Amino acid sequence: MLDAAERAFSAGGFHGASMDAIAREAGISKPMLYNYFGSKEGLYVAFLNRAGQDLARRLLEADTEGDPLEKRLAAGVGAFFGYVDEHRDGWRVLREELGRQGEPLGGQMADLRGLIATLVADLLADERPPASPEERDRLAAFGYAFIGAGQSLADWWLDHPDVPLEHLTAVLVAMAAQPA
Amino acid sequence: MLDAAERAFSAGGFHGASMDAIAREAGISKPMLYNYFGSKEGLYVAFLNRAGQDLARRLLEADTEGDPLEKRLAAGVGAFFGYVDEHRDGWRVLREELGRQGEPLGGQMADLRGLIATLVADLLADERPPASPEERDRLAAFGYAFIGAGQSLADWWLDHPDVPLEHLTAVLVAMAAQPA
Amino acid sequence: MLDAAERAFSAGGFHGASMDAIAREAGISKPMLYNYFGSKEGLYVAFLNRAGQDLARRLLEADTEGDPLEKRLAAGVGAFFGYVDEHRDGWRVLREELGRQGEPLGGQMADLRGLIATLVADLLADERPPASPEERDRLAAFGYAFIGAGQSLADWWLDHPDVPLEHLTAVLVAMAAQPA
Amino acid sequence: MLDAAERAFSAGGFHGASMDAIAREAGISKPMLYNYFGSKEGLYVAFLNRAGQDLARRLLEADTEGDPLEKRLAAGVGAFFGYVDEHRDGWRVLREELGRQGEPLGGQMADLRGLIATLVADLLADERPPASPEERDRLAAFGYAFIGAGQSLADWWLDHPDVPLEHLTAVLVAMAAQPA
DNA sequence: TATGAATGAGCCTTCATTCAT
DNA sequence: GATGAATGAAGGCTCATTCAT
Repeated sequence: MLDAAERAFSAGGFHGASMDAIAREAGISKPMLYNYFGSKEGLYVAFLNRAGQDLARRLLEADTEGDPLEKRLAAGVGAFFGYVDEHRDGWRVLREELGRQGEPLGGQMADLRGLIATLVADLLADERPPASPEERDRLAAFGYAFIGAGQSLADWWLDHPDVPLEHLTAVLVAMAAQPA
Repeated sequence: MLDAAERAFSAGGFHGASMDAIAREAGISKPMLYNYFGSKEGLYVAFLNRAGQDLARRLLEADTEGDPLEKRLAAGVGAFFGYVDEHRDGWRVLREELGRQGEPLGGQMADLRGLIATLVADLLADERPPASPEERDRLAAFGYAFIGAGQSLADWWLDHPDVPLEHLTAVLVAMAAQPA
Repeated sequence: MLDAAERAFSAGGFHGASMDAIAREAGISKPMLYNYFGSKEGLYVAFLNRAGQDLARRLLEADTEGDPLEKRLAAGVGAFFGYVDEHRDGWRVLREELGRQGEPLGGQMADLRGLIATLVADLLADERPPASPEERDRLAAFGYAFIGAGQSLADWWLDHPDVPLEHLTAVLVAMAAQPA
Repeated sequence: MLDAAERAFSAGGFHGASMDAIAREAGISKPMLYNYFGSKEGLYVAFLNRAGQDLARRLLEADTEGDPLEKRLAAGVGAFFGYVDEHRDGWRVLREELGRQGEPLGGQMADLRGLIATLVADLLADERPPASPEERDRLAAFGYAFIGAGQSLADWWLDHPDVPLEHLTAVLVAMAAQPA
C-alpha cells in the first residue's frame, strides 16, 4: 500500500501526488487511506519512515564489523547502492527529504541523517580517531560530503546501468580513503 | 520577477507554489506572469534556465585556466559554494531538477548536468588523460560523485555556518586529489 | 441510545451530527444504529418522537384539572421549565423542529405543536369560552405566543440560573392572565 | 448574493447548506464566494450580520419616541412582524442563532440580542421604572419572554396568513401591558 | 500594456451507508 | 445479533488559467 505512495510521491513530490491517484494505484478507496494514515501528511510520513528504516537496516546489516576499513566501506557503499537500485522511486523522495532541515517531519529524518553520517564518520574515525575538535568537524563534514557523493553517484548510475557496481564502489572508496 | 518564483518554488517544488503567490510576491498581476511565460511550466523552465546559466557562468568564470590543478579545483569549488550560498532557495530546486531524468524540462537540465560534469572531468583529465573508455567512464562517474559531495557539503555548511569555507574546500579538494 | 443522538444533534442540528459520532458516543457500532433505525433520518425522527412524547406526557401529567386557572397554568409552566432544564440539548432540537412546517418529519411534530397549543388554549378557554371564531383564532394565537414566551424565557434562564423559578413562572402566568 | 445564502441556510442550517448549492443559486461560481467571504463561516456571519442589522434598523426606525407606551409597542411589534414576513427564510436562521449562546459568532448576535431586549425593556421601564434590582431582573426576563412570544407568533402567522396583523399585535400588546 | 474579476477542474477530507465475517 | 472494513458521493477550499476592461 505504501508502494503506491512511493510511486506517486516520487513523480511530483508531496504536493504533486494526489490521494485520488494513490488510492487508485493502490487498488483501494480513498477513505481507507484516511482510515489507515489519517491524512496525506500521515501517509507521507509513514512512507518516509518505512523508506528510512529500510535503508538504515540495510546499512547496519551490511556493516562487517571487524573487517579492515576499506572492506567495511565497500560493504556499506554496496548496501547503499543496492537500496537505491531497488527503491529508485522512493529514494528520490527520501533524498529530497533528507536534504530538508527543520521541518515538522524532520524529526524522523534527522535520526536517519545522523545515523548515516555517524556510520560513515565512525567508520573513518575507527582507524584514525580525530585528534582535535577541528578534526572532528572535518570528519563530520567529510561524512556529509561522502553521502552526497554516494547519492549523486547513485543517480548517475541509474543513467548508466551498464557500469558495473564495482567501479562505483571503487570511486567512492577511493574518495573515502583520501583524507588519511 | 524570477526571484519571486525562486522563493516560491523552493518551498514545495513545482506543485507547491501557486501562481497567485508568485504574482503577489513579485508585486505584479497574474495575467502578466502569463503574458511573459505563457504558463506555470513556462515560468518554471525560465527560472530553471536562469538558475542553471547563473551557476554555469559562475563556474566558467571562476576557472583559472593555466593554474595548477589544485588551484583550479579550489576556485571552482569556491564558486560553487558561493552560488549555493547566495541562492540557497533556488539551489534546492535546481538540484532536485538536476537529479530528474527524461523529463520534458530535462533538455535544458541535461545540458547543465553535462557541463558541470565535463568541467570537473576535464579538470582532472587535464592532468591525467583517460587511457581507456573505462577510465573515461570512471572519470565521468567521479565528476558526478564530486558534484554530489559538493552539494551535500553545501547543505551541511548551511547548518554549520561557523565552519570556515577553507575547511570545506580542503575536504573537497582532498577528495578530488585522490584518484590521482 | 437516543441520548447519544440528543447530544449529537444538539450541536449542529440534523446535518451537523455524524452517525460515526453518534455510534461512538452511544458505545455501539454503526451497523447497529442502522439496524434499529434504518437511516439517519429514522434515528432523527425516533429521537424527536421520544422528546416530543416526553414533553407531552410531562405536560399532561402536570395538569391539575379542577384547580383554578392560575394554579393549572403555574403547574404547566413548571412542568415545561422542568423538561427544558433536564433536556437542555434535546430541547433546542425539538424547538427548532417545532418551528418548521410542511416537512416530511412534520407529521409528528404537528401533533405535538397542536397538543401544546390546545393545552394552553383549553386552559384559558375553560374559563372564558371563545364567543366567536375570531375569538378562537385569537386564543390559538395566544397559545403559540405563550409557548414562545416560555421557550425564550427558558433560554434566558439558562443564562441566569440564579433567578428563582417562581419569578419566571410569575412572569409567564402574568402574561397569561392578561387577556382575561 | 446573500439572498442565495439566506435561502440555503434556512433549509438545513449552517451544516445543511453547501457552498456549491449557494453558488449555483446565486448564479456565480464557488471561487467568487470564497473571494468575497473567505470561507463558509465568513459567508454565514456576513449573512447573519445583514439580517441582524436589517432587523435592528427596522426596529429603531419604527420606534415612535414620544408616543404613549401602547402605541410605541404596537409600532415595534408591527415592525418586527413586517421584517419576519419579508424575510421568512432569513428569520428562521437568525432566530436559531439568537438562541445560541457563547458561540464564536455570538459576538455580533449578542449585540442584537441585547438591543432587542433593551428596546423592549426600555419601552416598558419608561413608564414604570423598576424600583429594585429584582424588578429589573424581572423586566429583563419579561423582555426575553416577550421576544419569544413575538417569534412564536410570527411563526404561527406564517401558517395562518389570513389572520390580520392587528390581531397579532393586539395579542402581543396585551401581553406587554400586563405586568403593570 | 496591465488588471480585477471570474471559473472549471481538481484536491483533501468526511459522510451515510453497506457487506463479509 | 454484532462489527471491522470498505466505499460512492459530496463538501469545503484552492489552483491554473482566461477575459472584459
